[in-house]
Amino acid sequence: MAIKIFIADDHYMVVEGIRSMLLHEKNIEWMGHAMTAASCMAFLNHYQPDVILLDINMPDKSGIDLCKEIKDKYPEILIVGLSSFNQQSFIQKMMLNGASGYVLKNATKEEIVDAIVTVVRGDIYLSHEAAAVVRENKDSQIPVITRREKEVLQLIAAGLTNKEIAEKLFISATTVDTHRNSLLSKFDVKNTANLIRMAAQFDII
Amino acid sequence: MAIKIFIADDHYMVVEGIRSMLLHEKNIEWMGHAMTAASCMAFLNHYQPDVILLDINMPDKSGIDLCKEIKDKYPEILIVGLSSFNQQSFIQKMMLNGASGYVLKNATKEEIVDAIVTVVRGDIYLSHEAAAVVRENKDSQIPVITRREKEVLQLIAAGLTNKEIAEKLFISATTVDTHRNSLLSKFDVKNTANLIRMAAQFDII
DNA sequence: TTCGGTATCCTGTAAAAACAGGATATTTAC
DNA sequence: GTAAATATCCTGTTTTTACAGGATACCGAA
Repeated sequence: MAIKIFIADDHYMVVEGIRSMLLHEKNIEWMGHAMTAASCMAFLNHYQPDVILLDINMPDKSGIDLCKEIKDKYPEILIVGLSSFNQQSFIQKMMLNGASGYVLKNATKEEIVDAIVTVVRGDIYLSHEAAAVVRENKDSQIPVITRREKEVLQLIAAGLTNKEIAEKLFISATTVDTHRNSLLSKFDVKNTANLIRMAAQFDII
Repeated sequence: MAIKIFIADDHYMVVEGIRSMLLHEKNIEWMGHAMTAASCMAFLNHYQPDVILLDINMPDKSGIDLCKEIKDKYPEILIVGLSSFNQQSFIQKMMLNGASGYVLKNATKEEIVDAIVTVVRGDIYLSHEAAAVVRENKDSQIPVITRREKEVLQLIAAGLTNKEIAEKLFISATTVDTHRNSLLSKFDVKNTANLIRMAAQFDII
């Protein structure tokens, strides 16, 4: 019995690329594709694929959220995350939201097929690079920061000094300094440059 | 006479996607693909495509630089930039370095074919979205920074102080300061936080 | 109700960055 | 060949950040 595959990705090139790669795979059946989260959910109302290859950013919703939504409504559908090229830090979140596998978009045909077969078998599939990313990020996860800290972080990123931030938030400059220092400590970095780079990587700013 | 196409992109999915899209186009001949800048240049030593679809980031060299290199050596080859999903701000640089067209990677088959036909005709092709990006970014271009400045920028982003950078690059701390100040001035920002944010946005770090 | 987390504020010092205003040698492009 | 760009270095001053070592008040969960 062929494995029924559906793909949700707003990049036609990627859809076409994967379709072309899987075209001659005997035990894989191509069900189609969706280019928005909404049309993906609409499709699932009527048809039940075995595996969905899910991009992490659709125009109308993040793949992270869509993943959770799909798993909540259709827990039996297996999801393989498809990472856009630079946003590897989303892998863990995707896995936490119920994905069974993750491949980067520079994957070969073999990796894609391998991922599908692996998750259908009930196992977890992480592509070589994805696994490396997860390993790397194991001890450098996104720190938990408070709302106020995030606010301060964003103003720092915008180029304001402590004094300017203080004026903007109607607090004292020493308070801003305190927030700033706890940000440095939470992100485990030693200066602003480092902090902003991490924040940019985590898409906080 | 069929138009000979070559593609340089390190994402197999994109290569496969475009190949599949162009497969049944009568007047387009698929010459192959390269996944590194080096292998692209090696290919060009032996074969002469009419049009190269060129990704803006290869593992070993930026598409911007590769574009210039190709145009310097083979001015008659037409180049169509292929933008990765989030890095649209490179479009202008690519055009300045001799590209004749630019398409985003969420392009349809029609857009790709259109781009190829247009540049072969001697015209400039900008995909709908790319044109919009060029219009938008008119006054927020990537500043031209030197190799040394880029080096310093990356070390700043890594969290090193001027003194540490100086030691690493075997130059004086005041020189680092000079580079740092010209970075601030070129990016038109007033402090490090701002600088790193911009650099992250432009994918320089 | 008490405790952990959050947010606020303070004093003080040391280090780093920002900025002004230079100079000189080398490389690159026309 | 020469002019422009680049890379290097210097002396200063002022501003900002980093860090140490506090304190008080509020809130929500156990």
